[in-house]
Amino acid sequence: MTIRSVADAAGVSIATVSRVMSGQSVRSELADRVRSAAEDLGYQPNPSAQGLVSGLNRTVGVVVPDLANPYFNGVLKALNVDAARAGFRTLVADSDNDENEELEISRNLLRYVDGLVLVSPRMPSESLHVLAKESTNVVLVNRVAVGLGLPTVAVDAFGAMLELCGHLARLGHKKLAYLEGPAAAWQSVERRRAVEHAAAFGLDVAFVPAGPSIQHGHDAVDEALTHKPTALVAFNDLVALGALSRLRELNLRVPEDISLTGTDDIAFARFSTPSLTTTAAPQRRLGEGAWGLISAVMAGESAEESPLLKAEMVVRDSTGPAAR
Amino acid sequence: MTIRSVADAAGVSIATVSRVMSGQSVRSELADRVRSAAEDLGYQPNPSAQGLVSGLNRTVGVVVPDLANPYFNGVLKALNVDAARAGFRTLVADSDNDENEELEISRNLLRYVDGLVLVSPRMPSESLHVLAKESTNVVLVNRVAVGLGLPTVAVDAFGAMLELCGHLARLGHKKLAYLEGPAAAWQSVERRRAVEHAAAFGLDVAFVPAGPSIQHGHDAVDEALTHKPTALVAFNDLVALGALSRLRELNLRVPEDISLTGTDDIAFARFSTPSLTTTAAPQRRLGEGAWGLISAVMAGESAEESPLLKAEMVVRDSTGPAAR
DNA sequence: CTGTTAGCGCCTTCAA
DNA sequence: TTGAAGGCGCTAACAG
Repeated sequence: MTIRSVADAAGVSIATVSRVMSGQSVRSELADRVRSAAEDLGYQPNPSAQGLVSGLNRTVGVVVPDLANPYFNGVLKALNVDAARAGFRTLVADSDNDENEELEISRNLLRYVDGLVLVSPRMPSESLHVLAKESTNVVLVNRVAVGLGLPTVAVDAFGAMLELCGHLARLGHKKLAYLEGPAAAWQSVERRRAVEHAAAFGLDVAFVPAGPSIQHGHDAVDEALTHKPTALVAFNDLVALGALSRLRELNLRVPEDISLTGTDDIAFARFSTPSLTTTAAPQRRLGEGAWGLISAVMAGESAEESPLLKAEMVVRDSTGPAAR
Repeated sequence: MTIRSVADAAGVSIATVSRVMSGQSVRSELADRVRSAAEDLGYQPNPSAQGLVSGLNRTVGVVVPDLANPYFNGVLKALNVDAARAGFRTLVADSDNDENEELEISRNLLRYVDGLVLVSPRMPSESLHVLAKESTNVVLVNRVAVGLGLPTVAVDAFGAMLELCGHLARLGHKKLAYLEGPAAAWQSVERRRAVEHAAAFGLDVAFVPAGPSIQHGHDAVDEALTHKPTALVAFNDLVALGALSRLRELNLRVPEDISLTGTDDIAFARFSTPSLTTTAAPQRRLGEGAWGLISAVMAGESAEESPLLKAEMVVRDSTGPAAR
């Protein structure tokens, strides 16, 4: 089913078929003949051929640390919608939280796509620099990297975490334990920084290494409790949910015995028991913003650095007055 | 960075470069020259050109109803691993639980890929038939469609649900409410059938329409409770988790006041409060099985229909003796 | 407005 | 074992 067969069936040249398919002006009578021939034969242009001659694949690559994290999923879905509207597909790669694989994955992806969106990349700046040199069509989501000139859309992770700490402070909490995320994640750094700043408001914080997943949250609780906190602040909702299950195993009531916060506001956060106090990162706007940036740079326009998106705090049932 | 530049740099013909890249026999001295030239220039073959000439893209398409469902994610990850090992990429499309979009999405995907894996497709059999005619390289996961000859790997949804019902019966439950999934899903049909069969063992079952997601589970509880069940049987873990949150809102204790089951054993099931009694669908084996089938048909071999995979029941804390 | 033609980068006969 | 040459399907000049 090639352009040749359609051309023959319609009695025109292949150039005319090509024009019809790409919506260029063709005498309507011919155009109709071509369209019906294409319809009959079920013709669809070969993307490889189109890609070869045009140098474009109408595809953007997306790298995420973990597809199973509903948060990344939300960003991805929003990005997908906008990309599809513009006739672009997305090729998604999951780095499995492996910061050492990210560069390799990204470079490989770059062979097949016209642009690359890195969501919460953990790779070192030097790696980002390598990518930036290999292609100008690279944008960042939730990673602010200075000096590389990469267009970026990100949420104000620092501000969100600070707000959460303020909320806890107002509830009378004085001693927190922070369940830290992966050290290589920008959001992790920002959130940690915010928690450190909270000390200025009289909060005493213990830092406990955890990680990005449910299991990590679950496993970090015991160490966190050795610091006798009245509230647990988790790197994200997944970690918080894992912590919640461990607290339950220990017969600790949330929030009566101990308060708990997450961040991201994934769907599960609203449905856990108790429901989770968290901050609602605007997944949709991140996804839309990412598409806006990548489509701009692919079009050769200069994408502006957008300001940080604000994450609204959502107070639910997992936080309460400090136990004494 | 074309094959031409490498050939010139190495002082050989492009045919030789091509042979080296594809591992054909070339005098080792030349091969070394080519490899180092390719290395220096950072040459990577253009996939569009390769695809055009070979007719293959080394890519398989995967259609899932909802990428945010951790269950599909698990299947996908396993499939990805095996595909990557064989040098294939996956192009994933999310049908957003829209059974009417699935055919269109699949046909479109088929343009770009060498094979198509449909995970839990909801589209009608006629649509599957259309796809089967357009390409022989289509396989099914968790959808048994008779008479189409499509290679299939699926979990024994019927048996798993029956086992769950037996578990509840042994706990003394007599009156269940089943929170149904999407009518178009094969697993939904199978599970419903199992629940109906459970009636033969003295279980009285009320069928309540729900859907596939957390929100659906949450919203279906009130109607389910009008039937005064002692146990809620959910279409899947997501629905069960949603139901759990609603039960909590109603101050009903699980399992003291009412028991609850899911299916799939997604990660959250272990970490909910209470942890969820469910059946562990072998995501990894489904994914690996799907790759086995699709790689076989792509190679022109005839893929055998594999027998149904068994899902092990996992009894946790959400089920207990029937309240009276 | 339409057809002819020259490649896009690569693989693969076919000769040497 | 190697090189020359044709062609995969399509788009984009360039003529007409």
